[in-house]
Amino acid sequence: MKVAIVDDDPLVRMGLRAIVGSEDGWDVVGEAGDGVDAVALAERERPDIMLMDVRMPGMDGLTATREIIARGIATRVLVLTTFEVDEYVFDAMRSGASGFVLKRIPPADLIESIRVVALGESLLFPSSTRAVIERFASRGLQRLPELTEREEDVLRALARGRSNGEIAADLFVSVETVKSHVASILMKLGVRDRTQAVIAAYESGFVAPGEVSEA
Amino acid sequence: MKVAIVDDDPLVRMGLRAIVGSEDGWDVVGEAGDGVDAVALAERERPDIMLMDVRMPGMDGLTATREIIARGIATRVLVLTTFEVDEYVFDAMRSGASGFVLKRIPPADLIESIRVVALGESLLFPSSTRAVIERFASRGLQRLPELTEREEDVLRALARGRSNGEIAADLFVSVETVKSHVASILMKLGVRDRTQAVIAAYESGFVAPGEVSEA
DNA sequence: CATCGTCTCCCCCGGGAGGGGGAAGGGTTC
DNA sequence: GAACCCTTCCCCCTCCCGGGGGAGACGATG
Repeated sequence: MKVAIVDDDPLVRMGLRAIVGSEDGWDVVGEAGDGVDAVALAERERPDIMLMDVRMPGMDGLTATREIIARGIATRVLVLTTFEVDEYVFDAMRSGASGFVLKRIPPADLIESIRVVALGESLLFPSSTRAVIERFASRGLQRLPELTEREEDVLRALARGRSNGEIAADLFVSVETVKSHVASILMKLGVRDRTQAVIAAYESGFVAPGEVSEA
Repeated sequence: MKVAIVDDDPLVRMGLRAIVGSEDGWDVVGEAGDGVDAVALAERERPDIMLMDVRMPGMDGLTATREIIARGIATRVLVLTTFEVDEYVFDAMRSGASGFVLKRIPPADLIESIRVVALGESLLFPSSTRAVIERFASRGLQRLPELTEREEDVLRALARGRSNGEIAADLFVSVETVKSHVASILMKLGVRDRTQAVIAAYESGFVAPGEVSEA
């Protein structure tokens, strides 16, 4: 298995090389000290996995990850950072990384993490997982007021960008009915217009990105 | 440490009890076979951690988890299921569970998972982590068209539910300017109205739930 | 049986939103 | 300097949206 190491600190690179090199069948195919070099390295060597630092001079690791993914390179990226900044985690996930661990991870666990990621699975450091779950769960905290069944139907339709007329057609009722439902939704949610209602729907977790049914 | 076991299958409960009981200082304080009993058990015994099955007769495990969290019980819930259904994972995260693992996890890893969750951290099964990351990353895939800096400002304002007039005041420009920006945003995104633009902003990851600045 | 809430439908009305067009100044690029 | 884009502003117009009011039918709840 071909492993690439990206970190601006030569000492860290040496340490990682020592850990990775100790495994049978694992081969460090290159090192890079910044994002630009990392992309070039991935392009040239096509490693199976790349250990990627976040904070680096010039192009950072997350931008480099995005670039590698965008170029269609099959290298899987395991982000390895010193700092436990939640935003790093979310950005890393969005950038297409397959894992996120802190450098203070024990070497044995790092080996295991690399193995998991190389198998096509993904993995997050436990405290990062907590942050991710909390972001998911936090939406439930600012709960929506109690809506009737019909109102929920209408709100779901609103969250799909439907107009009153379209919702009426969808639900086989008149536009006036839809308007009255919308009015009570706006009142219950304490918002001004349908746009704010949709925002409330997203923020409360009533609808979540990615679960929109295009139908 | 007090551990509670919830599963509708007595055999599974016995197996879990055997695994948990083998650890020094861990004590199984109760078992439940459905969600209602699980909530009562949590209320009564206040265990440190509860191993929770999803599919059970009557109240399911995720509903029970939501109920336990809603009652302010400090028990941390580790969801344990046979089926790798992605929706289970997202629902579990939303319900407030601290972890999600499959029953086919090796006993040693389960012990370790319980330990991690008991420490206040969280944890997901590797393939579930992949599903979560993919949902995060998928937003980046359906990227928004290139917007100008000003248009991004306006779209952010739209995603906060601001009207044209409010946006004009925010950005110190006239309403007409805002309208022309909104018009070009709608055209670029290929949507009909501001509501659909906000939906596109959420679905593309341009804005994410929880990062709304109320300012 | 009376009451309440939900769902359905209707009227009028004002204002914001969106579509169409145009135009000026400033910046970059060639 | 010409072409182009971005940003800013203006006009006209249409129409959907949202606010106000009201009302009948149905089921549940008391």
